[in-house]
Amino acid sequence: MKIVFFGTPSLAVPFLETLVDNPGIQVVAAVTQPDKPVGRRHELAPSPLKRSAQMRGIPVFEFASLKKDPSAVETLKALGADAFVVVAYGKLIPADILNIPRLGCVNVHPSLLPKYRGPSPMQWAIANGDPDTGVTIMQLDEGMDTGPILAFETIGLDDTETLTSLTKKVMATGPALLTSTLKRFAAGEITPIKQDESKATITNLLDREDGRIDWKKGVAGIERMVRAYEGWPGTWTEWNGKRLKVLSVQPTDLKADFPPGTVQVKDGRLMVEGGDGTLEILTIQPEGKAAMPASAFLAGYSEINGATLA
RNA sequence: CGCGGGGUAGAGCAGCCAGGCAGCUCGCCAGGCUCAUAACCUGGAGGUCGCGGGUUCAAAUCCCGCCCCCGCAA
Repeated sequence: MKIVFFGTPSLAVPFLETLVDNPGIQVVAAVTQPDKPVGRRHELAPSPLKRSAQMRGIPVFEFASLKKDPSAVETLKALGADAFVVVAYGKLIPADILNIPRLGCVNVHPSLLPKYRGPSPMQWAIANGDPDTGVTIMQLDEGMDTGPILAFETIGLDDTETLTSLTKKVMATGPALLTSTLKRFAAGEITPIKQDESKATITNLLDREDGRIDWKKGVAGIERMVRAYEGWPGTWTEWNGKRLKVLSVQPTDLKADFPPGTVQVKDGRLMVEGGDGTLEILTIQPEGKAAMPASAFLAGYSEINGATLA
């Protein structure tokens, strides 16, 4: 079976590599987002998927826009693939491309669809405190994650789950599920099942402001948010006009005695009122500084005691 | 040339603008006090002030170059 792989971030890489390593599958090309300016110097950097594909000698195509680039359809047709596989490509794929391969486009989505359609399903599952989520293999149609389902696998979430740990779980279970589903689907062994629209929920792309901590939100909700938004957009607050990244926290059994966001230093520990209780900050990163444990932070910034964070 | 903060004792910071004894909190070591402590008291060790050059009677501090860490942005 010949496939073309569409993907961009590091999440997509193990999926590509598993397909490449499968003797029954031939990855004839990879399609990814063009190099983007990145880092402090705004240097152009290739996507993680592009690096991986190039190392494995797979031809890489980068289209600025699948919709507006008229050569995209012809180029992709010429590859003669049986299916396109899409894992976090980053752009919607237009209908005239979806219809090119005989088996259509097979997509991997890290949630149990129709729950959490859109770009941030793992973050939402953690932030909402769901007991489990999963990986869904589906056919793409013109909507955003609305196509019929081919297969899914449930992934359990524990109460210390972070975006990193969940991503690892998805990368551990997803590629095998994709490969087996692809083969069974090609053999005609799977009947796609339409999604139940009444149960659909949509996640938005997170931006920096989503990471600002609302100290009225409640201790449990804030703690889950810290785990869910790890890396991007991160969780942060402001003190004296400076940004403080809050990297890890721990709920306490102390009641809320002061307004939300009020800092109290107790026994050398950094406590913040969280609306319905008190949260301890364990790891923190002041703007312009490296991450540090709260004890180290307090050694140099003791005047934060009694301040209000926003 | 995207914008900005930083590098000072093991950790976190102040000192720099306005040059003049190397400081603070914590940790560490020794001793003391206490029924007791993440408590208190006394003493102590620990420093190429990121690196190289320049100015000066004198540089952590001013000037030039370089290295490294980080926030924003993307």
